[in-house]
Amino acid sequence: MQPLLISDSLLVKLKSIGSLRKMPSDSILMNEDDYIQAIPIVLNGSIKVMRTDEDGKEILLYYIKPGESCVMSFLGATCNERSKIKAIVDEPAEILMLPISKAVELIRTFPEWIEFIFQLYNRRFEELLDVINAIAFQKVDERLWELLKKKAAMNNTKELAVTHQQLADELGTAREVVSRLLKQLEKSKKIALSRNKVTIL
Amino acid sequence: MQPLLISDSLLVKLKSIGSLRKMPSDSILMNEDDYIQAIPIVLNGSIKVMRTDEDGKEILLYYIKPGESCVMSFLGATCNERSKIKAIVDEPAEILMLPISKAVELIRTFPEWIEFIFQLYNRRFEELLDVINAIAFQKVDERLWELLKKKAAMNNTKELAVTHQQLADELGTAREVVSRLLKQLEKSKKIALSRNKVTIL
DNA sequence: GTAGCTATGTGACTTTAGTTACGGTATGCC
DNA sequence: GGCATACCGTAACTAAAGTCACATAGCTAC
Repeated sequence: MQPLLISDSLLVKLKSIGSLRKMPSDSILMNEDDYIQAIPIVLNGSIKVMRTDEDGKEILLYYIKPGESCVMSFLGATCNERSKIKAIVDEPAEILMLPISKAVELIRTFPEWIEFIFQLYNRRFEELLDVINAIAFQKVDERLWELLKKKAAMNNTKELAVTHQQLADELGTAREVVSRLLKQLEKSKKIALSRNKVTIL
Repeated sequence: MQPLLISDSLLVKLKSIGSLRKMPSDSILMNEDDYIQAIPIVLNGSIKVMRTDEDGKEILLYYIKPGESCVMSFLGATCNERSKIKAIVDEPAEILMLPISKAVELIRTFPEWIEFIFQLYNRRFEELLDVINAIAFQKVDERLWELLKKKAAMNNTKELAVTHQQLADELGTAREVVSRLLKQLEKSKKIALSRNKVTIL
């Protein structure tokens, strides 16, 4: 996966028309059924995108990393619809908020912009397909293990600061299930457990 | 859901540059890992888009209906990637095959084209999210019932010509499970069963 | 008709996951 | 220290889904 999809000249252009916003962890960038006001472009930090159920259950869809944007917001914006997802800040993030009107204008004036959007769509589409594969065909223990590895790769550390509950939420299952499976992984020497921490061995 | 997303003028333009192909039921329009040669636009009939697992299991993602296109192919084409999905003809279809080069050109020359693509993305994205919701949060019996209703609505008939095995494949589960659940639906007078046929009451 | 195929029905069992319930433990705060 | 709070461990149970085995039923071709 490439680190940055966005070119320098496009980035400069975007910075000139958008407004910068710093957001701490766990702040909510967007909620399900929100109307979309602006298109967020993540400059650094990361955003966690979740799908939620009526009765509060949720599941992790993907992360938005630096240089990426939330395509859902672009879709929603151009089609004037409500958000179907919830986006919360994972690592504290600097986000460039782009007014919709400007974003639409850019399609005409900056051909690279559309290229950027398409690439993002592609990535997100694939990630959604991966999620579907995972929940349709994989067992929870595999999914948990892969989630741990993904988190380790993303944060570039083997020490993950997470609770069992958080992992359970991201997988869309119960805390007890995660605790059980983590214990198994510990027994098979793949991880070590301590409070608020999972260490990959 | 609107019947047609595509405007007449755009359709005329597309017809002038694409080649028409008639395909019978069950012919394979695209397979996982195929390279994408052309962008298909469905004029009539319908296409079933599935995601498959390494070991043969599969799950229905969505249907492509008249006036729509397979956005995956557009994504794959613009980013020069392989298909991540399998597309097979459901109802016998007439399909307009659009060479990729022309499709890319259209972005510049026909602004409406890009609008069309974006609308499709939006629809497909939502459908994928619906699939995720379904497999993550719903039980198989609910999903089966909704699948039956969807099929009835789509084909505009209450008599569905399907086998239990086909339904099982679309749900990504086993035939026995579907048989059992269909029996339950029959007992609760929601459907009637006979060979190769499910009738919604 | 009947052989052979495909489709369906169903019981029994296993595996996986979700639920309930509660005890124990680390941590921070007063 | 002592208490409150969040976090973790685990047993016991239930529910859902997947698997296995096999019986039966309907259709087609000869």
